[in-house]
This record gives sequence, C-alpha cells and structure tokens, in this order.
Amino acid sequence: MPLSTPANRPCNGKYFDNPFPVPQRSAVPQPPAQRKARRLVPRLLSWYGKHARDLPWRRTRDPYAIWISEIMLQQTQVATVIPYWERWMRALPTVNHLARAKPERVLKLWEGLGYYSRARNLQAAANQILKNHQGQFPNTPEAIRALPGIGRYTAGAISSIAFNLPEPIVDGNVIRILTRLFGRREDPKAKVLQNELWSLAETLVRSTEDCAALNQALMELGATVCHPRSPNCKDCPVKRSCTARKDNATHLIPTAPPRARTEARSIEVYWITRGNRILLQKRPKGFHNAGFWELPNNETGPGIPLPPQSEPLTTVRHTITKYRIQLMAYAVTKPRALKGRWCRRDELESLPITAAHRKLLRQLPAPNEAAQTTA
DNA sequence: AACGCGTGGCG
DNA sequence: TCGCCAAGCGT
Repeated sequence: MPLSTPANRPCNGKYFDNPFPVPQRSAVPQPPAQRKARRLVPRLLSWYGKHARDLPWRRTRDPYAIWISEIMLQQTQVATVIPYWERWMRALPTVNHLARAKPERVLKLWEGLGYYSRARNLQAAANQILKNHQGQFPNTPEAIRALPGIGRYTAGAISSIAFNLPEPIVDGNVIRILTRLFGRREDPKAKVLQNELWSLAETLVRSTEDCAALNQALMELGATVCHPRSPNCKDCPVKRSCTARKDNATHLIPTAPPRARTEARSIEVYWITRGNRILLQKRPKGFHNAGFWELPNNETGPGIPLPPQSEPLTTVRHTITKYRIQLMAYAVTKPRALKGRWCRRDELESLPITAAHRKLLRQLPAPNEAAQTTA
C-alpha cells in the first residue's frame, strides 16, 4: 500500500450504531419489486466478494481518498483514472494539502481528465471543509452533499463506501442494472422512473450491513458484466432474475433518448514566436477552462488579420458535448500587442494545458523554426 | 428541465 | 470517420 493515507483502517464499529436496517414490518405488503430487490442482495454480495477488481481506492477507507476517486470517476473510465488518482494522492494526500495548494497546481494534476470544473470544485470543497469542519471530512450524507461538486450520487457513494452508511446510489451502472433486472423501458432520466430507481437502490443498500460492498457490487457488475452493449449475461450472478434477459431485450434497455447534434466550429489560434519562445496566455475568467494556458486565439481574444488565403500550419479537431471544434494554428509574425507569457518549449510541460491544446502544441514546429515557416 | 462540460476507447 | 459511451454536476 503505497499511500500515506490512513489506509486499510478497519471499518469502525460505530458506523453500525445507526438505526438500520429498518425492519419493514408494516401491515401493508411490500411491492413485489422491493421484495425482489431484497432477494438479490446476497447474490450480489457474494459475487462481489469473488470478482471485485483490486482498484487502488478500494484499499483505503479514507473518505478524502474515496472522494477524490469518485470525482475523477464521474463520466470517466477506471483505466483512465488510476494513474491520475495515484499521482494526486502522492501530491495532495490530505484535505489540508488540497486546500493549501496553488490552483494552478490542482489544474495541472487534473490536466487531461476533462470536465475541469470538477478540479476547481474539489479545491473549493477542501476550503469549505477546513472552514466548516475543522479539516475533518464530514461524515453525514447531508454535510457531504452540501459540498460543491458533490451531488446525490457522489454523496451516497462516499457515505456508503467510506462510512458504510446505508445511503443509496444511482449512477449509470445502477440505472442499467436495475432497468434491465426489472424490465423497465421508460426513459430512466424521467422523474417517475428516477424516483423508483432511487427507491430500489435504497431497499438494496438497507438490506445488508455491508453497505460499502453492496453499492460497489452494483457498479462493479455494471462495469464488468452488464455492459451497455452486448452484456456478458452468462457471468451474471442475478441473470435468473433479469427481465431484460428473459425478454431478450438487453439491447433495448435502458432506453437512450437521442443525443443533440454537434455543431461544427472553427477557432483560429496564433503561433507567435520570438527566438526560441512561443507566446501563451492564460484562459481568462468567465470562459470555460479558465486558468488553463493556451495559444492566443480569436475565441478568448481579438482575431488577428491574416494574409489572404493563408494556410494553417496545422489543425486539431476535438469535440465537446455540443461542438466539433477545429483549432487552426496560423503563424503570425507581426502581432498586435498581445498580453501573454513567452514560453520556452520545456516550460510547457509544467503548465496546465488542456489535452486539445497539448495536441496542437505537439504538432507545431519548434519555436526557433519560426523565421523559415512564417516567411 | 434541458443543456453544457473533455477525453479516450470502441464497434 | 462517426456516434456512442464512461462511477454526474451545476445552472
């Protein structure tokens, strides 16, 4: 265990003093779906016991470490996250380290992961923990949920995984598993089904004392067996209870509403060199990805008149949700007065730069070749 | 409630 | 190449 965090701390008995599971012994009969959900729990737990991957953040119950992993894993695959998480935990092993770090260092550690507001929210939350919780990670679902960047899912995940609290989680994996198990073909984003999924997830997590394992079992099953496309049903511990499988409808469930079309969009960026240096600027506040370094461009600054029919040195395409963006890099020899920082090639490594701009920079000639290229 | 946000992998 | 997808959140 390479971390300096309080790793492998055994699950403290105090977590079990909570009044749960609440025995549902009312006169009203339970809805069949909830009964079915409870029946699944032992199978899920025993399957997880055998098949859980050995992921680095599963070797600790430090809420800080688990928090970082949960934020990194939002809309991001496990394989991508692992090296980032390892690096982050070495660089900023505690809430205090994160709160005190320079924002630019935080961005640098996040560089390439995308959805960069996650990184800014992490640091804002760390400061909040310092101020409101004396640097101690909060241990109630409500207090966790109140931190910036932590929504209902992440609050449930940290509560259950780090503190073993009986808090439900509904993420993409859980949506897939539950809609398939219960044969629900409605749009899982619709409020009605959403509520039912959260209710089922709650029943599940309240049916065991190992809340951490149960919730992770759901996600693990979704990630490794119950794939979006061509699920591996033969390896599924609950296949006999799966309505979608019985109806041969796993490819139809969960229903996915059509996505919005992406629009094409071009941005001119300017390759401005002086000797062996290249001009970079920090993305200004108010723009997305504020704080990252980039080449001057006509998105965040004024355009520069280019000679007619000038060809870009290179182009890089990348897509964000709505736009397919083409960055076209033009060599500019006589820029109007632009603010920025003249950087040597080797300095670029230490600055936070988004993946799209990194790609662009890699494709550009070295700065000292400027004269020849821009003639 | 619907939209915007990054990136890399896959068929 | 293209569209879809991955441990969501804030507005």
